Amino acid sequence: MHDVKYLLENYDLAAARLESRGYTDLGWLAELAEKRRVMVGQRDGLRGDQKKVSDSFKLPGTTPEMREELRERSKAIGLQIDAMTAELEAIEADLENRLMYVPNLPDELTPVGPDESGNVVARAWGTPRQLPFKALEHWELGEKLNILDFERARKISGARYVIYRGAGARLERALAAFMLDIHTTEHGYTEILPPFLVLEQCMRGTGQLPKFREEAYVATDEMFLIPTAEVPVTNMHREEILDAKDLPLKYAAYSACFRREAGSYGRDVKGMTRVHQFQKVELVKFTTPETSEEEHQKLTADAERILQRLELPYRVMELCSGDIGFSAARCFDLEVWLPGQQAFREISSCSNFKDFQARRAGIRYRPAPGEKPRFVHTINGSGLAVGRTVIAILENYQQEDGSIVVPTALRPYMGGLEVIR
RNA sequence: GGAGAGAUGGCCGAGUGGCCGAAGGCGCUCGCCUGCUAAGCGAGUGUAGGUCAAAAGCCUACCGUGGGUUCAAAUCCCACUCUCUCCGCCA
Repeated sequence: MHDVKYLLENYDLAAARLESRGYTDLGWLAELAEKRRVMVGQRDGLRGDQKKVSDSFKLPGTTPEMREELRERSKAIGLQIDAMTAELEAIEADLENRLMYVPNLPDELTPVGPDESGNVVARAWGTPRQLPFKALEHWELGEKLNILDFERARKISGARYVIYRGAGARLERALAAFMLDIHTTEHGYTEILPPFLVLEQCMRGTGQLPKFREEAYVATDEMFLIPTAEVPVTNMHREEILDAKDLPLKYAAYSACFRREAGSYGRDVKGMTRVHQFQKVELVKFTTPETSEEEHQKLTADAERILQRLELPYRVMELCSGDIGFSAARCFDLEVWLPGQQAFREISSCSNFKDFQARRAGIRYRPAPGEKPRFVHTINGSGLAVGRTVIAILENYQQEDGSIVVPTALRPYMGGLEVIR
């Protein structure tokens, strides 16, 4: 959510930034905000009047007749206040509602571009493997080895699910443990295992709602299945005032993620590139505004380290204004090389939300004792999406006979297994 | 699921209709004192909105949430949520 004052005081700049990401309609803001401002003043004035009348009851020498008159006057004022409050509440609800649909301002560092085509390669690591035989795609490998079962997953849950079996399940578990171990012991993150069902206000806090309701699974009791651990972990500190000396807070959370993938019919239908449930290790940081840029870079590097340890070639894409997510101000995608698909595919998305989520979720910090609280900056990124890492390993480490060499770094987590066959 | 107790500021805790944005304590900040440390003394210390060029000041709201009663609600009434204790059930 935005600071209305900031938007109004920097209107031209803000409108231009929003336009660079496709949001062109901000005309309603000034009028609504002004209407609200005037009405708040009037309402508060009336309340003040009513308080003065009430105070008169206590004055010595107030006769019963005078009391009766005071009562009448106070009631009359009360009626005016009620009418005004109803109108004001409608205006505030309207303002709030519209504001919730305004995406974040792209950062000044974010390249301007219309869509995906405007993204720029920030850097690359490793050499995309070209195998000396016909490389298979992950679903072919998975089914051949009987470690991924799409057929039975369809039977029990429908399209876009997967069952991991045997060494496949072990590989997924090993990767999650491997990632968490590196982030907690080498990168200084605190491990979190959050609830996978959250209240609606959490989804609003991180920006999934109200705009992207059709993307979310809703359980009974108005609970939402989390689309990413970003939601519960960011909201852990909702409505809190953090201590400056505790910042940056760094969390690494493993969770299942649930996505309806509405509107992606026909895309990535084969295999498990795009499924309704996948597992992910998510990195989340709470920082001061001064350090968020640096912490964002570091978080991205922390995610990259996993790919490097697994010796998986990748490139880092800096997303342009037309392609960054609703809540993000700046975003780097990590794209891993897949020899089977002969393409780079997203395996992590690392975003700096600045104070956009913090404002929605009420997450602040006190810079120093006695000073006013300020909104923190939130940053998060996948470190990494586990399922897609399985895909990358299958495709990159496949051998001509269809077996899979286990990356060296992962072998301790696989009970010493060197080859999946 | 049943019975009972509770929810007040960064924390603890008082407050049963107006004198309460809220006693007292802790913590924190500044100052004094003390040749170190500790103790002691004094002052200050919630959030948001509005007003103002800005600050000071002033106004308004906020005592779990939402309604209600009343001229007036932290305080009375109703509903809900959450927490704690005991019982039941359960991984």
